[in-house]
Amino acid sequence: MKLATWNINSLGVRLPQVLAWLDTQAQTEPIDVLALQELKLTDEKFPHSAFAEAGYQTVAFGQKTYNGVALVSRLTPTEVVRNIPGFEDEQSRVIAATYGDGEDRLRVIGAYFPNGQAPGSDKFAYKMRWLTALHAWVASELEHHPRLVLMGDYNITFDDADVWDPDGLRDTIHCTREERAHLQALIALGLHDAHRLFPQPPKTFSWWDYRMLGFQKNRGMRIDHILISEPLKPLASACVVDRAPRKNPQPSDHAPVVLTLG
DNA sequence: ATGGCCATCGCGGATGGA
Repeated sequence: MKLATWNINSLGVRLPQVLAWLDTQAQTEPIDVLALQELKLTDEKFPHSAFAEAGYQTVAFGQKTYNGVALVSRLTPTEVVRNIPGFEDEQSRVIAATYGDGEDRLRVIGAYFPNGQAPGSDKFAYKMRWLTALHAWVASELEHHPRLVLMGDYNITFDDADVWDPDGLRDTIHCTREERAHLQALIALGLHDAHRLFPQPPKTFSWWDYRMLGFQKNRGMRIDHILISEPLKPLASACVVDRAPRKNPQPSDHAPVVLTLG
């Protein structure tokens, strides 16, 4: 079983790349659930039929111009939740679904964490409120769904190893103590960073700035994560960043992260 | 060289991303 997350920075622009990538993956083992972020389109414009023709079901939670998340899957999604229950939010950032049933069912939460702009800004304060609400909700989700995956664009690095220039970027957005404390609070719920369960090449990142030849110089950050609950940990067999789509013409600035279970 | 890109909306240039 393969799960993946990818911020595609406009599905309107990148739909052909997403379909091509799913095809490429299927040549070895198909992706079972793909979480997408930054759709940048409304639900009326979501290309359900294009995914259906490729053999995937979809649930989407979009909005005009900004944000927007979706889950693309081979199995039928149930118990679909959009955004964090009880947390008033005009921005579409979270979609959750259950796949399978009984004890083997898998709960998947796809999320586009707020950027936060800069410490001290209003957007940073929103990011902190959002993270607090997410933590409480994920805690309750874990009570009902022992097999849980929380994946998406977190817009937070775990530590210096996730940053191309940790000294130059110290305490800047994605790298502050406050953001990292929230990320560790999620880990403290009993989740594991799938990436760190395996040996990884040094300077493995998931996002590179479009400017400054960021990708070519590997000036990036690891801000896209797949967190898995305790019962899933023994099933995890690989977690990789697939840099290939970042080399496409007109690429997203993010690369997909892929987790293999079993 | 302390800025360089890209998408959206909409038709110039602001806003947001990270």
